[in-house]
Parts: sequence; C-alpha cells; structure tokens
Amino acid sequence: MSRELAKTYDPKGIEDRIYKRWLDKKYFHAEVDRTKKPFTIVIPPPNITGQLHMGHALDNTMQDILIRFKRMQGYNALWQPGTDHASIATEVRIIEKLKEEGISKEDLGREGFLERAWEWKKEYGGRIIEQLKKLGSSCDWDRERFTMDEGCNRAVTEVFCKMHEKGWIYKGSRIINWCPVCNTSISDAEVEYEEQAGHLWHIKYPLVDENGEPSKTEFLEFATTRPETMLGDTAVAINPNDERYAHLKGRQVWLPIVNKAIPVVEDDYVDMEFGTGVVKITPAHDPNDFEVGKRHDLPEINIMNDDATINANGGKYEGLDRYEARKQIVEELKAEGLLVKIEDYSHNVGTHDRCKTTIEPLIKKQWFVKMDELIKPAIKAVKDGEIKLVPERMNKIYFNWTDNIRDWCISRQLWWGHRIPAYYCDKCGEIVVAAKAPSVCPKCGDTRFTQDPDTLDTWFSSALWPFSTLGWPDKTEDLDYFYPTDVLVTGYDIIFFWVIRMIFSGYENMNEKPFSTVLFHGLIRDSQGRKMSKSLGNGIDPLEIIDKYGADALRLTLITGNAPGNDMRFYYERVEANRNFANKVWNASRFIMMNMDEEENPAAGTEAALSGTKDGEVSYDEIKDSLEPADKWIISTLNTLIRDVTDNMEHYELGIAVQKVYDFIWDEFCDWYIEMVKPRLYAKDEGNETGRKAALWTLKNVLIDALKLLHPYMPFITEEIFCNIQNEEESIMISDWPVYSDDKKFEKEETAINLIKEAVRGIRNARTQMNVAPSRKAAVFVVSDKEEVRNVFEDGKIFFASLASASSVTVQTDRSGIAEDAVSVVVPDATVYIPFTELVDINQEIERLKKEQKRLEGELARVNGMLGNERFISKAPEAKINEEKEKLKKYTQMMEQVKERLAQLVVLL
RNA sequence: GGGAUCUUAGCUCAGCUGGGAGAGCAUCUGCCUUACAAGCAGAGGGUCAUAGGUUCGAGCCCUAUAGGUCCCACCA
Repeated sequence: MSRELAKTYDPKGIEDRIYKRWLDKKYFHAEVDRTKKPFTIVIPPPNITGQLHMGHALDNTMQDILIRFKRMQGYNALWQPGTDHASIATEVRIIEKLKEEGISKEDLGREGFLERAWEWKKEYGGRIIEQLKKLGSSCDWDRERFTMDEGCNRAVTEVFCKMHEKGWIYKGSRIINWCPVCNTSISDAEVEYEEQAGHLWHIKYPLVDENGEPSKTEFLEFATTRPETMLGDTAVAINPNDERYAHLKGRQVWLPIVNKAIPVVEDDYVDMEFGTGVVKITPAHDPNDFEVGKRHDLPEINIMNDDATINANGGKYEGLDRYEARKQIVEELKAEGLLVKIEDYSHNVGTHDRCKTTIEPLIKKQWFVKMDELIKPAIKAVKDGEIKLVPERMNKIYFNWTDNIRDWCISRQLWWGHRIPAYYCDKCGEIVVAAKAPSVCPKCGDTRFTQDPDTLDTWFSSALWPFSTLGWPDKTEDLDYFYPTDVLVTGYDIIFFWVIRMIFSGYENMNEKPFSTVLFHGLIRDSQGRKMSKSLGNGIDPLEIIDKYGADALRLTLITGNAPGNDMRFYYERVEANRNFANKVWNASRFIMMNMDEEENPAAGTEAALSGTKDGEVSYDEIKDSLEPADKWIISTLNTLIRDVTDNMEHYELGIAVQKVYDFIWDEFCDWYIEMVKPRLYAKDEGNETGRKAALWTLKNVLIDALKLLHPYMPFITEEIFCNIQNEEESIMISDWPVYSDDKKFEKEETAINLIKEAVRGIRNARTQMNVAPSRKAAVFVVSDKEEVRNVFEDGKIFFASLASASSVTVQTDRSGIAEDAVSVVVPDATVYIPFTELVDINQEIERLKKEQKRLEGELARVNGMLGNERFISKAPEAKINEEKEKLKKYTQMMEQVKERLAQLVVLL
C-alpha cells in the first residue's frame, strides 16, 4: 500500500467530500437514548433573508466546536437547527422586490402577498443552510425547523391564548413607537437612539387674559425640538415648586395657530433647571407627555397619519409631511412674533433599527405582554446562577434591562408572520382570543367574525425556539430528554431581543430554564475596526475565505486570539497563518504516513503491527516497555495537554484551548519530537527494530490524539488525516475524546528531554553568535560531575548530530582533553564544550558568556530578593517557596560554571 | 446622566483562580537539512496608558485621572 499525498494541503474538494460522507453516515443525527447523557444546543435561527456573514460564521463555529467536543466525550449531542421567518426584515425585502416590478403589497392583497412570501422562503430559506454546511456545522439537519412551520405556529398560538387567559397579554391604547416607513409599531428594543444635530426652537405662547383673549404683553416661553407637535398640545407644564411661575397656577395659555386656550399644569416631571422651566405637553406624541397627560387628565390629540403626514387635527397643515409642517409652522410663529430664537442643538433621536427612519411616538391600540410578573423568574435565574452568562459581565447588561423592563408591544402591522389569534365579532366588536375562529359570539350570539389583521413581533416565536423545536406543546420524548438545553451561543447584541425573552418564556411555559449557559461572542470587524456593513461595502464574505483558504483555516481564525464577548478584527494575514498551520499538520502527518508505509513493506514483516487495522493495533501496554525517553517525553507532554485543553473547553475558553493544541503540534511535536525521532527512523541497521517500532507507534498515536483535540476546531483536515492514517472507514468525529492518564505521566523523561532541548538550543545559539556555518560540523563534549546528568546526555547523544550539527558527542566528568578555547554552553548541572579547529575569537566568547552571566545575575537577584524577604518566607505558600529554592540552587550552580569558564578564558588573553 | 469595556512588542491581539511578560504578522541574520520555503534555525523589540493604594509579591485586585469603543436613559 502506498499513499500519494500532495505536498501542500488543498481543502478544495476534500471538505465537500467529507461533509457528504458525514451526512450519509448520519453522524449528526441524534435520537433519544436514555443510556447516554444529552447535550443540546439550539441554533440561533438565521433569517431566511440571510446570507452567511462573519457573525454567523463565528457563532456557528463556536457551537460546532462545543457540539463536536461533547459528542466525542460520549454525550448524546444534539445541535438543533432551523431558520427564522424574520417578519419585518423579510417583508421589507419582499416589498423592495415588488417595487422593482412596479407593484405594491396592497396591489397583491394579503393572500397574494403571503404567496409571494412563501415563494421567497422557498427560494432563499435554504440558501443559508447550505452555507452553514460549508462551514462544517454538524447540525442534525433531519430536525430542521422553521419559526412558521406547523409546530411552531401551534406553539405560538398556544402561548398567546394561555397568556391572554392569564391576563398577561392584553390589548391596550398606549403610546408606542411607530415607524412611518415600515408602517408598523415596533418594540422599545427595536428603537435605536442616534445623536443627531438638530435645533432647539424657543417659542412663546401668550397667556390668556381675563377676557379669555390672548394677552399682548404676557407670554410663557419654552423650547422644543419638534415644533410641529404644537398642533397637538393640550397643556403647558411647570414645576409646582417653581416660584418664578407661582403666579401662573390655574391660568391658561393661548395655543397659537390652533387658536385655543390650554391649561397650565403643575408636574414634577418638569426640570426647573432646564431651559425656562416650562414644557409644552403633547400627550399623543411624546411618551413623557403621555404620562403627564394621564396624570392631569388631558385630552390626547393625535395630529398625524400613519405615514407621518399631518392629519385633519392639524387644520390647514393637513396633508403635509411632518418636516414640511415643521418648517411652515416655524415660519408662521415667526410671522406672529412668537418665535424667540433658534439654537443649534444636538440630541438623541429614536430611529427604527431596520430602516433608520425617525420613529414617531403615537397612541395606538396594540397588543402587549405584561412584563412585571413574567420577568421575575428570569431575574432570579441569573441572580442565583441557575443560568450562567459567559462572560459574567453580561449580567449587568442583563439586569439593566430586566430591572427597567416595560410591557412588550407585540403586535405588528405586517402581513408576514404569525397572525394574532384574536377575533372580533362583526356585530358587537367582542374580542375572542382562541386557536380557531369562534362560531358564535359569546356576547351577542352573532356568527360573523373578523380576525385581527396584525401579526406578532418576530421575536415572539423565537422566544419559544428552545422548546417549540423539540415538539412543544406536545409532551414529546425529545422534549423530555433534550430540554433544558445546555448552551446557547449568541452575540451580545441580542440579549434584549432574544436571550431574555427565551428565558422568561422557558420558565413560563416549561417551568424550567431553556439553557444552563449563555456563551456570548462579540462582533467581527474589518481590519480598521469598523463594523462590517453593506453600506460601507467592507464586509468580508466567509464563503470566499472558505473557497480560498478552507473552512478549517477560517474557523481557527475566528476562534483564536479572542476572549468571550470581545469584538475582533478580521485580517487576511491571520487566515493565511492558520492555513499554514493546516499545512503543517498535513505535512507532519504525511511524514508519519510515509514512514509507516516503509515499515509496512512486507519485507519488514510488521504490517499488521503498525497499519492500525483493528486486529493489529498495538496497545499502549504492549509498547510501553520499548519506549525511549523522547517518546515518553512527548507522550507525557501530550498527556498534560489533554488535561489542560479539556479543562479549558469545559470552561468555554475555546481560544486558549486551541492555542495550546496549536503550540503543541507545531513547537513540541513537529519541531522537536519529529526531529528527534528521525535518526531512529533512518537508521536501518540490525537490532533497531524495537526502537523504530516505538518511534512509529508514538508518532502515530500522539498525532491521532492531537488530531482529536484539534478536531472540533478543524474538523475537515483532522478527518482527512485520521481516515488516511487509520486506513479505514472510521471517523474522527465519533472517536473517543482523549483522557488524561496517570500512567502516561513521565516526569523524569520530561526533565531529561528538557535538559537536552536546553543544551541543543544553547549550542545553536552559540554557533550563530560565533558565526559558525551551519554546514560546519563540530565535536561536542559534555562535562558533568553528576552521573544522572551524564546518563541523560549519553542517552541523548544521538540528538546532537541532527539537531545541533555535532560530529561526535563525548560525555565526561571533567574538562580534560578539551581545547582551552572551546566555545561553551552552560546548562543546569553541565557544561557543553564545542572546540573548533580554527581559532575562536576569545573576546567574543567572553562577551557571550558575560551576557549569560548578566542574565543569571538578574535571576539570582530576583530569587534572592524573594527568599531573603522574611515576610515572603512566612506568608507565601510552601510550594512557591520550595520552587524558588530549587531555582536558587540551579542558578547558583550555573553561575559558578559560567564564572569558572570566564576565569579560564581570561587567562588565554 | 448611568453603566460596561479597552489602553500589553512596529501592527492585531492572548494572558484562565495575583507568583519569572506571550502569539501571529512585520523586521534583521543564516539555511532549498530527503514532511513542510505556506518551511527550518537564530536575533532584535515592551517602566503591560498615568498616578496612588492593597499585598511578601500586581499586567492581573482597589481608587482616581486621561484617551478610545460600546450599551442604556424621556431632560423638553
């Protein structure tokens, strides 16, 4: 058998082939299995309008890592996928498309429009799913759901009816946020405040004199940012404690243009310090004024149509857009001498997060969810740690919202979404909330009903996602087994929209939390730190990156060097570096396989022993006694890595975990172990079979374990190599996660190899500094008066030829026979000498050693400082003290050697 | 106005419960060493924003200051 592997790893083709195999083998599919513990993640359902962007890529990579990790650990891992109908986002897109065809949604009518919407869903709903597959997402696609599928619809209706019955959903006339462009109400969470440059118009209203006429001399001055709302003014307010205006109590002012008298009311809401201490009150167009109006029983005069033009209440301004009306009203006030001044003013303006239109507060009859009781278990859950937010600081953001929560406006004047299950009697107007249209009006007995035309906020259905996807409202096995789910992965930007609402919905409907942990990630920004956006055109398409560098490289880029909840910048250079890492892994594996192939040559007669076929698999116990120090060192290092990485991953420290795997593979395994083992592999002489076998066993098994640790992060390349090296139809994704074992801890060998490494590094360093050509081999002498140290070097002799250009290695107890002017390297308990036949610049060698001396002086000063401090001795933990004592010993000894060597060299000068 | 967060090598960022400052890229030097030049070996580069404090010990904890980013909030 021979394996022809390309010199560089090319993910193209490989990824699709592997993904298809995973699907065919149903590896992603999870079924209830009571013998195993479940581990469940529900996907944040992407919008059906969506195109995969970097945010999705990050979000889903994190979920895939966790799911693959848990699956390998033996959990019954379910990643529940699906898509969101995204009510308003989708409706807006469809309207845009219709516009291109020259038609409006009204032209089509509700039925016709919905037909188009479903067509849209059919066309684009699957696109994002296909893109998620490119990433390697191991979702259980057999369970794919949609927020408007039959099951989710039932869940929505059920929750609506139940909460209505409880009185927690109600219909009420309140001031809401109105988007005049989208023509719908929106929730508070959808309002985005934006600092805008505007004006502050200082206006005065005449007081009403004793004749009921506007006074020519007495005025009340105030300022406003929205002069046009004066058409709906029903009072002006002052602070009850404001002595400046005490004389105005009980009087009236004359509302110009509208020409009527309105009262002066007293309310604490008015800040005496701000402006003139007078506020005009427009209850129908300002949330605060609305409250003031309620307290003083003021009329609410709506002056606007749904498209933000002035309505009949605006008299002659009827029909004008709000901004045009503003202009003309200011002109008129100016003409009447009532405009005092115009100031530039920067203030926060509420805009609709989807279309950026300035929202208009309006009084409308809408459906609301009463939040005060509903939110309580959600607050308690996070407070008690029942639900953990990662990173923890998200708690503050969470509580900031829950503590100031207001009722949730859930009705939308849209067509695409869940239609509200409320029916109005055509005759008497009685409201019946029910899953199906009632046949008879309970009040008047009439049989004709009209369903509420409004649909629900898109987040109403996503709030139910963790249980609606598992079969709720039916009591399914899935629900019983997989709920509550384990981790929710999402961006911090949707805490309010989604996370909080899922939590209270879970407690309300399931009597249980929807998940135990919420893992937050940040935004992916461009290389300049800007948000990626369509308008800026700075978005980077993950699919292009995958196409060019592979999904593995992209995934690694998104995960490394980033802490939970933090934003990160995207650099092509980083993707390249990670692509290089993939290549490194590829080539290390290629090297191992090439050597295995050679070994498997029938002439060698060890095919079964090393091919890895199940029958011939060599167990650790079988090989253990033939392992050499280098083998034990790498096995032991890997063993520690397994423990650390598992621990990091269990604490959601994904970036830290994979960084450790990366470093292990590249630095320890490739740069040291493989290089150390080469001489053993290449030496084909008799009597070396055991050594070669041990090396090959170690190479293969350490690689496989490392690949397993890497698999959640880089699923494709690890699978490709795993299958190649195992040479069978097994998959790494369902293999067992490596486990730490005391049996694989070799402290002695770790110390020994680390000493060898230090010596090799020292020699390399010295050679470079002394300008010795790499091709120039030199004899190496190791001098140590400690037998155990000499043994380490005796055992490690072989490494110095390949790793440190040594022509020979001699280990001895003293310096006898070594040239006086040899270059020397000091390591703990030993000095390494490299005599060169040509003259060495002794001054330069002295310089080099002095530098080393200086370094050691620094170390010793630090250690002595600590150990000389009585309070350190009395207060520091014993382990720390011993550690420092060990260092003191080591550095003192090294220092002596350096000094001794310097003394010898100085004599030569 | 309230809150969060950041300030660490030229650039972008890690640094998990306080115990000898790290990575990638970039720079410099030398190597086509039969896994990999997408590589190997070596090097340079940081008063961890500033000022205090707690501690035997601070990049890490506390306080203040400066600058950046973000979230929340009805100041007309």
